[in-house]
Amino acid sequence: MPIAERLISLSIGFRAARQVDMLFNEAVFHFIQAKHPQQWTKDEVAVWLRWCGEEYSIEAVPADKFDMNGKALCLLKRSDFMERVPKNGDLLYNALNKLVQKNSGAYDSSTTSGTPSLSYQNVTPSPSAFQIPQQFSSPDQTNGGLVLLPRSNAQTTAVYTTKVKPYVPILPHPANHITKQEILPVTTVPGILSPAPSPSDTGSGSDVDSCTEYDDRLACRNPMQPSQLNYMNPLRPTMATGSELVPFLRSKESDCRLLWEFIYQLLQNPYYKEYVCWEKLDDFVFRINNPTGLAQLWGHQKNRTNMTYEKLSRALRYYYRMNIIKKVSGKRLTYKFMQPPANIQKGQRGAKPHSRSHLLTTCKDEEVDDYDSEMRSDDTISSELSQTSIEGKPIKIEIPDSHDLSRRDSRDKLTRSMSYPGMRHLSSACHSTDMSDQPFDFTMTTLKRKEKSVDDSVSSAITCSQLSFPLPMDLNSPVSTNS
DNA sequence: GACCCGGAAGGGAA
DNA sequence: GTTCCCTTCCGGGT
Repeated sequence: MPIAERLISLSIGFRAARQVDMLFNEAVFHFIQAKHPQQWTKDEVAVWLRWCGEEYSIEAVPADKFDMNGKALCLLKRSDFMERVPKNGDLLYNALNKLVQKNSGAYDSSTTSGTPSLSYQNVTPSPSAFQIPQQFSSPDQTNGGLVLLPRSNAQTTAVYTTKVKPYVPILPHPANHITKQEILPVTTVPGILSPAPSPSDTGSGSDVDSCTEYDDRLACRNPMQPSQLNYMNPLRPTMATGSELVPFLRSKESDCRLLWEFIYQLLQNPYYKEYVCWEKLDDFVFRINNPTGLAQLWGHQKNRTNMTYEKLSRALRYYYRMNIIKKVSGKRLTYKFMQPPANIQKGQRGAKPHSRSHLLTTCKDEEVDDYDSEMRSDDTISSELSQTSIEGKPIKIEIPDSHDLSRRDSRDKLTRSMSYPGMRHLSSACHSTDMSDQPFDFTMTTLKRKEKSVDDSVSSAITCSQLSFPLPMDLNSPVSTNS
């Protein structure tokens, strides 16, 4: 039995269970992407129609309306689709068009709104084509959906929004902070959802149109209610107020606490392509189109009204060392996820500026490399290293009067500023046995060093920005600082 | 001037 | 109390 028929019969049996139905859709989804539409058989056309029905939650399309193979299907014009399926012909046409463009390897965004030539080129589809990042997908999430964004020519473009944990940025009333120039310009058409922003309206003048992979990959899913769209798109105006913006709700789901996650969420929503868009989705390369606007979105998300691109980019730079995001050299405002965002582990965090920066001040290069390898091994010290522990051994250090250790900030500063070769975190490696008395007692609690550097380490100095004192050979001996 | 870089110090939340 | 993830500031570079 051909795979298409098998899938159809499977789907009939599966329909009882929504969960399984979703699996079916996924299976068909992958099946469809593997072939150019012009290569589809009649059955495969039927499968695609069925898939569209499921994915976009549209009325089932009678199979006899498209009783043809893929080649014939690709010859149909938009009007033909509209004639056959007045209600959803436009959507089907767009969906097919995108598949054709993707498989042809020559996507021209202008065809989205025009009459595309569904020409077939014999190219092998990219393996990652139509693979939607799955990081935030969950079977019970249903609040994504099809967003119909009227373009300037009043035609519609289907935009994928489901399977992605809905990003609900926290944005204040438009009167605050975001200037109109930086916000997506809007012209509201009663009864129609908010328009996609025109690239020409962007303050940066960036070529947003080139962000075509975005729409291309993020194909249509389930319809979404206007209220949901309002929820999803913080810059979407209300119907009645024209260019005014809706104040946005705080939501339990707006927990984009991490910058990379926030950016990734924006990338999932074509509504934000004025701000950030995929440059090359296959390689997770993205481009910031409106640095100021993006910074302000991020600022609103974090309740930091003074956020700037300068600061945001500093945060991005902390991702470099953790191999989460890197700059695409030579291309301004262009960065790259170094791995699929879905693969970024919880433990793989973006910034360890204190621990690392202080190691850099006192460690040799090789020790820094070791540090990196340790950090990459999920905060455990690599087992391949021969280690010596001086865990539990107290070090008495006399702290000068200038350091008021009864103050927490002073202790923090001291702890943070201290560094020791081969040690990952002094702040975690030491704790005070008594904060109030001097001399100040640090007890090494987790300090482990590599065997080969024991001697060096013992004779090394513990340093901090204000202090410099030798680590005693006898770890129990008090050490006076001379700063 | 805009963007980019990384050090340094500190804030805030979990 | 500790740790993480930035935020803020800075000097310098392209």
